[in-house]
Amino acid sequence: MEKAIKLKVENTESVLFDFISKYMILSDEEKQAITDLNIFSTFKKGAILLKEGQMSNRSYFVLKGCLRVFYIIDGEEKTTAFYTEMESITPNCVINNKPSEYYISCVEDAIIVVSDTEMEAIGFEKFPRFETLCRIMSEQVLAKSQTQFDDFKTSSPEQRYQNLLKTRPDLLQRVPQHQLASFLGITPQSLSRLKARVVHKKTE
Amino acid sequence: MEKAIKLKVENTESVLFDFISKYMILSDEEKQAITDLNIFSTFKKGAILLKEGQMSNRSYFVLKGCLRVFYIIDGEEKTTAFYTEMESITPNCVINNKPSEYYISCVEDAIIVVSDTEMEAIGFEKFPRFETLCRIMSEQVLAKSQTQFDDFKTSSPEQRYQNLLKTRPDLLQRVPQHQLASFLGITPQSLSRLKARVVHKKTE
DNA sequence: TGAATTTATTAACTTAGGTGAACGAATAGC
DNA sequence: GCTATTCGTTCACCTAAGTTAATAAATTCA
Repeated sequence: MEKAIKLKVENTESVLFDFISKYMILSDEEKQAITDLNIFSTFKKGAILLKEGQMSNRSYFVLKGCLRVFYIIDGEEKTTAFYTEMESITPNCVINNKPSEYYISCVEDAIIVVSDTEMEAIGFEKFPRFETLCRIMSEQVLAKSQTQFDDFKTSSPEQRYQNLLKTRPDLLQRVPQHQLASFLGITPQSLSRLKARVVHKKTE
Repeated sequence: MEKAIKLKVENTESVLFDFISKYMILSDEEKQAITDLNIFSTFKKGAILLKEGQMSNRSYFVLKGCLRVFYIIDGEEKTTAFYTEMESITPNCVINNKPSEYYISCVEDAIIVVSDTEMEAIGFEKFPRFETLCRIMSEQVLAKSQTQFDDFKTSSPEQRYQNLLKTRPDLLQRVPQHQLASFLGITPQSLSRLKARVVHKKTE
């Protein structure tokens, strides 16, 4: 039993190190330093990682599962982002040092790397290359985020849906329709109608 | 005459250093290193800083003026972003090392800090604190960009317009309506109509 | 298992954005 | 200064998204 769990943790870590290796090769000492931080957490489906109004200095990196960012506006949930395997979130409240404006919850059972700003500061001091890694990753996430924003602005709801079919088909399976709808910037009813329209077009 | 120009450059630099001082206090040596790079450029209204298809490793920081990002889709300009005083852009093509998907042009005569990745790399080596500065600035820009994306997703064109009136009223004066329209995700005709509707509501 | 809740779809109606065209006003270039 | 182009607005018409409501299906959980 214990062996099984240990094996699982080792695999989990290797997923993280494989990801990092796309940016730089870590020394064994550096890997050990990360392992020693004990930063792997599991969350159950539906778990809330961050609440509106909450202060936090935690960042998340998804190894397995799916996280969702949503606001509650006029009593309605408005989903604005999903994060799946190999994606990271540093919530705005961490950067701004203000109470969070949104919630983060687990769409599925998840394995997440949880870090905080203090851990990062210590890591940066001990291993300056970690700061380079974080700068590069932040720049990459920014570039991706801006491309997605541009795509969103320049397309209609139907084009966004078609684009989602191509680029993230897994989301359509993993995520409830009404959450996808607000992610696409429309109501659940419009998404139902839009899907019917698209299917009808295909079969014509 | 020469004195006047020199004065102007000194003022321009102090604007940059004032901005950086929000993040960290630079030593005189560090300031000198930046000054020595000769990174201040001026551009005329209408100048194109980056073209679709072009490779580039240049980043921009706006000291004065206004830059515009736009795509050409089906022969139509689609404006997705404006950058004004104290805002910075690292185009996606620089991060991805691929040809640019969009154009950057000057909406007004502008004074811009132009840097490139090689200069940055040299700076990071000589002054590791520059990397910390860049990491923090990148994180801040990312946080801001995501908040704007969330606002965009969760509001209607009219709400976006009202929000723009509150948060960036200067843009409505500085920028042609048809560019603002696609920035708001609608056609110029819809923006005209929307404005008429909003004025009508006020006077009721 | 059964009841309660959540989720997805459909329909009828309203509202607002897209499209194509026309017009005068502003602007740029010669 | 005159011309050509661009810009902003308005109109009529079309399409699609929002709204409200009803219903069926799926899921939760007691």
